[in-house]
Amino acid sequence: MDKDGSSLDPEALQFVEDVGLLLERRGHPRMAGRILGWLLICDPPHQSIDELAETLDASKASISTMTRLLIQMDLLERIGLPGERRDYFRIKPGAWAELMRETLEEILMARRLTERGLELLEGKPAELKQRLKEARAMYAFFEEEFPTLLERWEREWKKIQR
Amino acid sequence: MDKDGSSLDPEALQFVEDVGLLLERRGHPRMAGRILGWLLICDPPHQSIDELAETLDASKASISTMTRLLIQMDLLERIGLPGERRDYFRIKPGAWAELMRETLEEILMARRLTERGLELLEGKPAELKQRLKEARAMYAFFEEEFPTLLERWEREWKKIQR
DNA sequence: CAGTATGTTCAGTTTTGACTAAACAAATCA
DNA sequence: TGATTTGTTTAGTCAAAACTGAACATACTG
Repeated sequence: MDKDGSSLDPEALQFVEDVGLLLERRGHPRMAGRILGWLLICDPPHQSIDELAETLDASKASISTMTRLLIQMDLLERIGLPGERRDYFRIKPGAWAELMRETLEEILMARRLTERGLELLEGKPAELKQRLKEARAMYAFFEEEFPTLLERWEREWKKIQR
Repeated sequence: MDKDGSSLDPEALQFVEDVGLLLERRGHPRMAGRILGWLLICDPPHQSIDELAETLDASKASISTMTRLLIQMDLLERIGLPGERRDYFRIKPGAWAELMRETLEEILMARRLTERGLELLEGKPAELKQRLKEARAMYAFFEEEFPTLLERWEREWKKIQR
């Protein structure tokens, strides 16, 4: 069934679409999310550009661009099969932690922004600074705690997997 | 200076713009972010629709729509001033934690998605399920830990503030 | 009550960027 | 070498949604 794009299980299609929406919400192209979604459930777990284009009903160009993006994001890896000429793609182990790291990036950005804001209010009464101080305190808190959490997860996962 | 939109400090303008970009990255309209940005640094900390429109060089319509959105997101509150006819807006205390809760929402969605994905692979060999199991494990982990972190922050903030 | 101030809604414009088709480049095969 | 397979790049199309101007609704003022 997986080999024939037209007979793709509607539940699977919905799943793919929803992963697309999730990635879109995070500011990435929906097609990137669709690729990720399909690579989560396809059999075999690696797919070529042409297979992806067929299954997802998208242009080769789009797939080529988006796989490159996903690889740069460390969510996918490109693999070669012996005897095969074309490239295959599959989900990279640890892709999920990578996606979480994006959130950490965001936190970092936000904290830096609050610093800049406070600089703008230099010399002003404490009352005016209150808003930004709360923001800065929170982002600083998460900037501190989030990496710890990520590390705990890494360790946890290694434990589970064994 | 704050009263005159045309003489807005370029550093402030840049700050406002960057908060706009941050919110946009999170899937919200940029103008919503600009409003938030300006309300972080303006003096006084509350501003009317017309003031916002002037300062941010935007239409009243846009400001009206976006403030409503921000209020619904629990980032802003609408306040009335005695004797004044028009509405004012200011940042709501705790707005930041609210923004973090969005991240939690995302984690929840993602975890549910992984469940759906695994249902699609029911009966398939464990090898194929591996990808999704990792994803599910991670999101479940964060779904568990994130609220704890948020609570710790709330408590921390109350302590600091005192 | 008429008139004014304020906020919202709606229809239309504009912009952004995702996506496509087609040309191109590179590598492999005969 | 020329032909074919595969992947990338580019120029252009298209669609979604942010944003605007103007009409509308509502509430206050005198």
